[in-house]
Amino acid sequence: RLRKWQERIRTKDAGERNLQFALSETDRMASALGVPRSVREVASVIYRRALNEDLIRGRSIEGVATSCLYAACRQEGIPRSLEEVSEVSRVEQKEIGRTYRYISQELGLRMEPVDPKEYVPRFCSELGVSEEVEMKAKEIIDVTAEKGLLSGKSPTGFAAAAIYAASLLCNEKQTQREVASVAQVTEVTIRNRYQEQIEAMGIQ
Amino acid sequence: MTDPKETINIENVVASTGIGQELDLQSVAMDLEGADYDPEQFPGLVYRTQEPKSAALIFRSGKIVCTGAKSTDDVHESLRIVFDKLRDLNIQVNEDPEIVVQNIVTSADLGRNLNLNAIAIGLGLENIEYEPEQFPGLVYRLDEPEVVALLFGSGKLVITGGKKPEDAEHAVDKIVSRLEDLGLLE
DNA sequence: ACGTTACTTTATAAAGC
DNA sequence: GCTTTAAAAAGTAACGT
Repeated sequence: RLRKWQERIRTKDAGERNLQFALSETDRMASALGVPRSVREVASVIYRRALNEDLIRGRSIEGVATSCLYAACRQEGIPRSLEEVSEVSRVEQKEIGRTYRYISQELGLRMEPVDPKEYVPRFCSELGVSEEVEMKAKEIIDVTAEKGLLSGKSPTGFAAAAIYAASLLCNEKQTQREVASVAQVTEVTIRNRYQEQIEAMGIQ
Repeated sequence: MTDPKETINIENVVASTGIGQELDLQSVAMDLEGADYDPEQFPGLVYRTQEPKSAALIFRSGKIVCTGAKSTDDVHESLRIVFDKLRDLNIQVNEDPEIVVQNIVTSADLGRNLNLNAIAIGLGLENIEYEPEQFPGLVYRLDEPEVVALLFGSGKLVITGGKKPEDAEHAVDKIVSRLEDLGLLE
C-alpha cells in the first residue's frame, strides 16, 4: 500500500518536473524567437492538451514543446518557419514537422495553411524597407494567390519573392541575396516565384 | 474533356510471397549474381530483375517482397524469374507460391489546376493534411476505397495504399465528384 | 545562370534491433 | 520507432560547371 502510494507520488513528481521542463523550454525558445507572451500561453495550452490526450508517449518532450510553439505562432498569425524554430530547439527540423502534423491531427487543431502575408511585416522590418514596399508586397501576394499561384508553394519563398518584386517596383531595391537571407530560402526560389508573380501581375 | 480515369497509370506494385523454405542468405548472396546482401544494414537480400524491372527482397524465412513492377502481371513475371533463379541454386521452391498484392501506386491527372487552399477548406481541414512548407501535395485519406491521395496544384495526383487497380479508379471518381460538388474543379 | 542529383510526402510487405 | 526497396507527384536545396 505504502509502495503504491510512493510510486504514485514519484510518478506525479516526475510528471510535474516534465511539465515544468516543457514550459521552461517553451519560454526559452519563445524568447529566442522574440514572440509575445500570448504566444507562449497558447503554446502551453496546446502542450497541456497534448499531455492530457497522452500524445507525448514515444516522443521527446522538447519535440512536442517545439511543435506546440510552432503551431501557436501560426495560430496567432505571427508564424515562424520550421527552420527558424529548429534553430532555437535542439530537435531537428524534420522531427518538429512530423510531431507538429501528428499533434495537429490528433488534437483537431484545424490549422489553416500559412498566409505568406503574415511573414511580410517581420521580413520587411528586418530588411528596413518602407511601409510602401510592405503594402505592395502584400498586394502582390493577394493578387497572385488569387490567380492560383500559391498552390504547393512554400509560404516563406512566396513572401520573399513578393517583397523582392515590391522593392523593385518601389525603387527601394533589395538584392535577392538580402531577401533570401531574411526569409531563409535560396535565391533560386526567389527568382522562380518572382518570375511567376510579375507575369501574373502583368508587369513588364 | 479527358476523363481523368483514362489518365490513370500504375507506377508501382508491391507484393509479397514465400517459397515455403528457409534460406541461407549468405550462400544465396555468393551464388546469385547481382545480389546485394548486408545483414548489418538490413535483414533482406536485394535482387533486381531487369525485364520486367523490379526489386525483390528475399528473407531468411523464405518470404519475398517484390516492388517496382508496373503491373500485377509484371509482379508475377518478376517473381517467376526470382523463383527460377533460386531453383537454379538447387533450392526447393513451391509450385505456385501465393502472391499477394499489398500496395499499388498510381498517378492520374484531373486536367485542371487546383487551388489547394480552397480544397483544404472545402474537404475540411480535419480531413486533410496540407503543409506546403513541408511538401507541395495535399494529403487526402479516403475511407472507401481505403487509399491515400496526394493532390497537386497542377491537377495531377498520386493514389497509393490500394490493393486492386479498381481502387484507384474508384478513388479518382470520388475525388472528382467531391471537388465538383464543392465547385472546386475548373 | 544553368544542370544534375537528392531530399521532402504517401502506402506496403519483409526480419531484426 | 528504425533499417531497405520501388514509383509518382512538385517544390526546394545543394552541388558543380
